[in-house]
Amino acid sequence: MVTKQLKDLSEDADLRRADSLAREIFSDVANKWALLIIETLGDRTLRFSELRKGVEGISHKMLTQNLRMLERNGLVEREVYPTVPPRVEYTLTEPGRGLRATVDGMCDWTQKHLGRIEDARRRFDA
Amino acid sequence: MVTKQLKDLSEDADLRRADSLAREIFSDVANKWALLIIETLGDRTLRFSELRKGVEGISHKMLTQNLRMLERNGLVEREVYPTVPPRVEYTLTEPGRGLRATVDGMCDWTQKHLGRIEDARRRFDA
DNA sequence: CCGGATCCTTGCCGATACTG
DNA sequence: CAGTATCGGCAAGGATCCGG
Repeated sequence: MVTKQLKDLSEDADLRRADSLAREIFSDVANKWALLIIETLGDRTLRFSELRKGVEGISHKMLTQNLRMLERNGLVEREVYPTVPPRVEYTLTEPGRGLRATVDGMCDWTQKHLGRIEDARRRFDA
Repeated sequence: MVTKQLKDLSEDADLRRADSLAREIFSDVANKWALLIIETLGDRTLRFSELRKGVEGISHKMLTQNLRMLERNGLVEREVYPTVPPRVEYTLTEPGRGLRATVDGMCDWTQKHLGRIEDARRRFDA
């Protein structure tokens, strides 16, 4: 009885922990810059400066910040070549490529509904 | 010759317009609260207050703001019942349900990689 | 070339109060 | 109950400099 209660409590605690972790990850990942970086990277390997060009309008700071975050979560791999000047390359990991697939879906969705959304906006703004 | 040049130019202009529109939509949609609202709504019809309960941690203001934005883009439909007290219900439109499918993908992805990401974090933080 | 640190501005977001 | 408006704190994000 007592042990069962304890077990239930710890299971609940586990569930709540997993939930908050999931929310944390979702918050990390569900933001404009992170998704654009992942989409830009695709299945390529790009240098920092190339990524900066590829992700339209991103600042130096946002790019490094998001790359650190993605690296921390194991979604991108960071390869440093100790040359001079230094050379750093970024690649999606396998989990990262998994996420990329869903981002691709979002992009397709956007393209597909461009016109319809534009119409909806015009109607709403009137 | 001249007309062809003009045609090319206007086609380029169209492409650039579509691009910036796409980026605009992406920026609207690719944010934590919007995605959580869409996911929570699912295929149900919910009142404002129910939605507020369903989307953990969202403030009154953020919820209205994002709902307006989603309505403007034609992703949710807003039904007002002129009773007293008032009653307002929100439902995903067909384009909204399309987007929902990709958000579902993101959620599945998160669940699937919870452990692996937790590990990656531990390694990174050391 | 890359990235960290600093300063400074902007705008996000929460709290509160008020209308229908 | 749902929505709008206002204010204020604070964190996000840009510009710049320096250091590896």
